[in-house]
Amino acid sequence: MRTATMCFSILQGPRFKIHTLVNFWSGNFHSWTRTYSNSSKLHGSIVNGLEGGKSKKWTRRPVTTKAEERAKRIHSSKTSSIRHEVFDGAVSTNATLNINKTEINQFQKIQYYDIQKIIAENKDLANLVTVVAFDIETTGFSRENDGIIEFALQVLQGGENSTFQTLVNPERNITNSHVHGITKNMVDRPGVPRMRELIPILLQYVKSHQKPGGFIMWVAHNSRSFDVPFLLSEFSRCSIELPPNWLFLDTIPLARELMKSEGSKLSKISLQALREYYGIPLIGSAHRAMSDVRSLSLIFQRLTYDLKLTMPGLVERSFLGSDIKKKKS
DNA sequence: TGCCAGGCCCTCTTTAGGGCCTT
Repeated sequence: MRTATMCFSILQGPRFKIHTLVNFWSGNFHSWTRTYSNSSKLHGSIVNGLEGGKSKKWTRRPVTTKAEERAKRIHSSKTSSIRHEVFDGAVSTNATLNINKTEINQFQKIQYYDIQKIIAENKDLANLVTVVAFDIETTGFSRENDGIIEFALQVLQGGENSTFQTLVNPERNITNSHVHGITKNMVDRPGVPRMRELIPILLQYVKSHQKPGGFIMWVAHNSRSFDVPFLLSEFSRCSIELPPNWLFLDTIPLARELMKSEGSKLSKISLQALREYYGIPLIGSAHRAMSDVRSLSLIFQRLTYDLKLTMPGLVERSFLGSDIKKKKS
């Protein structure tokens, strides 16, 4: 049972703004216990060094923004075939996924516009924004000297293959295995992608969940200070630009809002503190990406409910990759 | 000798410093 099973497209019209978002999240409140009661996939076997669950082949969905249609007509299509399969989140090497490099490049070059302005001015936000909770595990805290070793996400609107997870070969030593339990032996093997191999897959995966002409809202805990700067550094090292239709949301400011709200007994704002505050049980190991993503997904839904947040409210609190300061050289 | 992660928030503050949060 997936956490998010309701379709976001039911959220229609500005006069339902508050209730629609609440209804969407609240629908998931009823499913979270069932989610945890059937979460054996988090304890699944290691497949090619990757934590995975039941096998489901990922099939691409057509995405038909006008810009991309134009891009498809323009490019000379040299298609590279990377053999990958998503085991409900774990990347393995058994099936074929066609990655068109030119298409990805064009995808990155879709008009540069004021994403937040466009979303804010659009009355039908539900049909524009895909909300994705994500988490990374890294070799340390330095975005310059450390690398990502695990990536996991969950598309909160649900649907087919709504979760994605993989270990990542950071191509460097791992000195903090005591934190997450991920060792060099686990990532230094053929089935585990490097970031430069994972990013094209990630772009395609996210694109397959993107609404036509829509946007992706990435949600993580402490994303402004940690996850997003790390992601930007990895994209930069791979000479790949962040898609212009991505925006980010940090749940820490939301937790602070809740902490200051009347009647709230929340005293700390760590992921663990929020999980305990909401009575969400830990499934799997803390500091493993997918486990933290599942916790975050439920915490985020509860936060938006408690703070009575609407989608415009979330967009207002979001930020862009360009808002992250680059380290002075 | 100096650096060692970086951003945000709070307060005994703003010409600053300490704590929290992420791995």
